[in-house]
This record gives sequence, C-alpha cells and structure tokens, in this order.
Amino acid sequence: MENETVSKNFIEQEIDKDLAEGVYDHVSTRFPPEPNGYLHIGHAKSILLNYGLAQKYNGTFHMRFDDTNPTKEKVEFVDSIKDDIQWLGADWKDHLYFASDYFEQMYEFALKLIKKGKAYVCDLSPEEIREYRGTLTEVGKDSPYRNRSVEENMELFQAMKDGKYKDGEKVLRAKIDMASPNINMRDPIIYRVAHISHHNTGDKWCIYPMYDYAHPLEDAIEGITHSICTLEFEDHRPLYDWVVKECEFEQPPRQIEFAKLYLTNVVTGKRYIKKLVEDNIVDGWDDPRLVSIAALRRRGFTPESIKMFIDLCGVSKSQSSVDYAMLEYCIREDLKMKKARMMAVLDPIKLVIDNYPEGQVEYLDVANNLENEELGSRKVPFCRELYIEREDFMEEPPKKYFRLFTGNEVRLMHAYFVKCESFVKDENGNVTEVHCTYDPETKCGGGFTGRKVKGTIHWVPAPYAVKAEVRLYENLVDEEKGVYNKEDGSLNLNPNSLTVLEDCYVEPSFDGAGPTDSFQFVRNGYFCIDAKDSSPDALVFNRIVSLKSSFKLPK
RNA sequence: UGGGCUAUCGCCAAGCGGUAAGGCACAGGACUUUGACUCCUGCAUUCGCUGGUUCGAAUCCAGCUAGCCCAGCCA
Repeated sequence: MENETVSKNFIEQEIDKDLAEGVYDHVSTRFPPEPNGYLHIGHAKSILLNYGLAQKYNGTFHMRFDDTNPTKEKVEFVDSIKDDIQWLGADWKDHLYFASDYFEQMYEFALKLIKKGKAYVCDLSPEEIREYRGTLTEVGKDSPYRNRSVEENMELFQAMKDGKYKDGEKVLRAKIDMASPNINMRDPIIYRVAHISHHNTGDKWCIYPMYDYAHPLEDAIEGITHSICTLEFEDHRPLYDWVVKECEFEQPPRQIEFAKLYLTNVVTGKRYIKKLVEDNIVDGWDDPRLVSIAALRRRGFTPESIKMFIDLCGVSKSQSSVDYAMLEYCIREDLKMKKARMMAVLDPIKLVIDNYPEGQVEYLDVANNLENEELGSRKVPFCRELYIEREDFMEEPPKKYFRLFTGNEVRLMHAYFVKCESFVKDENGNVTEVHCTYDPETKCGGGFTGRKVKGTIHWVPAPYAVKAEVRLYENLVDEEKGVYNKEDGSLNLNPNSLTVLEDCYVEPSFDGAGPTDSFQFVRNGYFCIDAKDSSPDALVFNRIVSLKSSFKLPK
C-alpha cells in the first residue's frame, strides 16, 4: 500500500549536495507563518514539506511565528495556526519561536550594520522613497541622506528606537545599490517606526524590522540550514544572502524556493479567504466551502489524506494548479479502509415490500466496512416499509439502468433481493411509493446463488430512520473565469454553494456518532457529521466528496 | 520595455546526453453486498518553437515564443 517515491524532489537533491559537499552537517528547517490569518491547504504543503525534510534527514523542525508587523497580527491567529499544524501532525517539539523574541538581537545587528557603514537612517517620505527607487526599467537614485556619518546614524537610529519620531518620519535602510536591476537591492528599508503595541512585546518597541532584514536573521539565529519558501521570494534571495553575510554568521542558512500549491476551482490565498470571511460571505474561517485547514478538518478530511495529497502533488518550481479531483481521491483512499459505511437517503421515496409481514422486524448484522473487518458490525433493522433514493427508481428506465423499475429485481444492500411490482403517483405525477416483493431465499450472507441481479441499492428502515438535515457544500468557485477578477477586484462565486436538504433519513446507527466519524453512503459520496452545527434533532452532514457515480446515460 | 523564474499527456510530475517513470482524470473489460472498491487493458514516435553541436538531445548551445513574480515604511 506504501507507494515509495523513487525519485527525490529537487530540494532533496540540493540538500544531498550540500551535505555531500560539507556545506552543512545537518538539516534544520522551519515553517514561519505570519499570524495574520488561518492556514489553508497551500500552507499544508509548506508545513509538510519542511517537516518532512527535517524527518527524512534526521534534522530539526522549527515552528516560528514571523510576527514583525504588529498592525496585522493577532493572538487568535497564533492559536489557530498552532492547532492546525498540530492537527496535521507536524511536531515542532520544543522548537517554538517568535521572531519578536529576537527584536533585541536584530537591533544589535542593525547597530553593527550602521557601524560597518552598511546602513543609514533616511528621512525621505514614503512618496519620496518610492520616487527615488526608480522603476522596473529605470535605475534609482541615491537618497540625500545616504552618506550620513556613522555617528549621526547611530544617534538617529537610537532616537528612532527611543520614540523620538512619528510613524513614517524616518527609516533605517541598508546601503546596497540604488542602480541594481533587482529592485529589492535598491537600499531596502530594514526598520520602520510604528507606534503600535505588539501581541508579544507590547509597547517595548516602536521600531519594527522588515521581513527582508528580519527573516534571514531569524533563520541564522536559530541555525536553520535550509530556508524553504515560495517562488515570489526568489528575487529577495540576494538580499537574504546580503544580510547574513554582512551580519557575519559563520554558517549562513540557504534559501530555496518552490512553487506554491494552487488547486483548480477553489479559493486559495489567505487574502481572498480573508475577504470572504470579512464580508460575511462565508460563516467563518472554517466554513466548509473553503479550503482552509480548519474547513477541511470540519469537512472530514483526515491529516493522513492531506499528507497523501501533498505527497502526490510533488514539489517543483513550475507554477501549477492541481486538479481538485486529486484531493478527493486522497480522502476516498484514506477513508475507505478506516471508516464505517452507513446508509442514508437524501431524497427519499417510500418502498413497501408487500409480502413482508406487517409489524415484523429483523435486525440485520451489517459489516461496518466491507474491506476492513476490524471495524466490526452493527445491527440495522429491516422491515416492510423502507425509504430509498428517488433516483433509484425510474418509471421508464433508459437502457443500461440497473436499478428499480417495474418488473426488475435488485438487491437491497445487506438484505434481500426485491422485485418491483408497481408504483404509486400523486396528483402531480410524482412517484410517492414503490411496491415490491422480496424473496426470503436471497438474504444477504445466506449463500443464495440461484440468480444474480445487476443493481444494489441502499435504503433506510422508515419507522426507525433518523431524520436529518443534510447540507451539501460546494467549493466556492467560479468554474470558468477563475475566482478572482483582477479588473474590479470582485470574487466570482458559485451562488448555489450551500444546499440544505431537509427531508433526509439516516440509519438509526447514526445516533450518537462522534463528530469526527466519517461515513460513506449514496454511491461513493462521503459525508461526515458537522460538529459545529449538529444538534440532537438535526444531524448535519457535510459532503466532502461529490457524489461520483450517479447514473449517467450512456452516450 | 529592466531583473528573476518556469515551460514534458486534460491535471500534477519523474527524467540530469543513450533513445519518454508514476499518480490523478478519462475510456474499455472482469468481479461485485451500491454502477463503488479491487483487478486487468488503453491513454505523449514525443518533451513551447526554430536552428545548431553530437553516432545519438526532453536533456548541451544559440535565437525566439508564452506564462508567473518584482517598483509596500506587507510577509
């Protein structure tokens, strides 16, 4: 069952090379989210990649909050991020860090840069800095403050730290090259003034380091060897290297970039998910229509299925969008062996077995999972009146329809063969009842071999079935144009993303099922109880995999 | 238009000069206590394009083309 990947991904190849050449003698990775939102499936790739690498190379994995910008960060998010990572199974052991814990050291390094003549305090306004930076095609020009003396810079930076300046009044810049074709190297800002309290350091600081300066230091301070991030930071690598070099670390970390995970037809991207949440288009970060980790968990995805998915996706540098069907495959694959498969009817019509004695009940011993005997069995009552799926009966069946129609015989799952004799319609022409006769000889497990049927359908005993409210969730997507409209900033969403089905029935065995139990029923659809909204009289299910194989007319 | 990166089946993705792995999806068949699962079978004479080097190129070279990223005191 274990599909060993023969080839190593390109990051592993790079690490092998580093190890072979003696650049590093160990491996240390990290996952460094900014606590400004919930994690989504894309982060899972980074988490599992970094964690997996540390495991494979017997190294260490660090969990680090990159909290250098207090204007965007909240403790709510650090808590949710921790939960999600733990749920995914990435164990950081005692390696939990906050970038903000290094503020003092970062400040010292800034002093060092100033003393080396590699950094200066700049008084230009944000607008002026932008103008001086030049454009993609024109080089920038030096700030008039670029050549301040070390003494003056020391004094000014100290004053910045001491709160002598207002937000935006002064910044500390790295002195690199205003004519660099790489805009990131045109004297990037490394410290800004922000009089705002920080979720971790409170009001201790009023200057905060910028990502490009802070991140390499965080990595270097922790002894990270391979700093794995996404492609958009490729242009920042020269700056990353500049920082660790100028700060004179004996064993500088190395940044390696990989392509982000995109999924077809879903809203990925913290930014868009955030917008959906803030605009109340969804009911929170864990709304099942999202692909946040919290939402996936609520939908019944398992950590194992996510892991399998990420492994299957692979790692490369080419921008790609993975087919959503692959995620569905992973959850089906994972659940099929370890979850009970029960029966439920989403769109019921009554089936009456005319020759089954009225009032008689037999409790069928039903395997919880045909493929996994360890899951044991349960008793399901069987009686004269059942509910079956509306689509399992057709008045006028097309060719190759193997289910119920007058004169046809099918198996009631786990029970008997049943032959359709007649049906009843209401005044609107809708079928309300199907009448059958059963053959006692054909009881499931009885070894009957007299004849075969081509169809098997699921059912639920009408007097014992539990009425349920089922919610069918579709991913929030626009199937044609993509999710985000760059022109007007609008989100293209599927308006029918949530369908509430009120007249559904599930087996009585469902009563008391735990919130994380998953079930398969209705032709390969997997559902799970929604822990958030379930209540004693309204079982709620989320569809986590679309109904895959409802009958399709042959072409 | 400056810089960086990427281009192998509908979607991911191996391949690293010796003659195109694998998975998802799809199609057909067998089996069947759900048309699922499982099991078989099929699915790129071709690697963005054009030239060149070579006995030999997806792999090396040159020139194109297309896509993504960069001008936050965001990360």
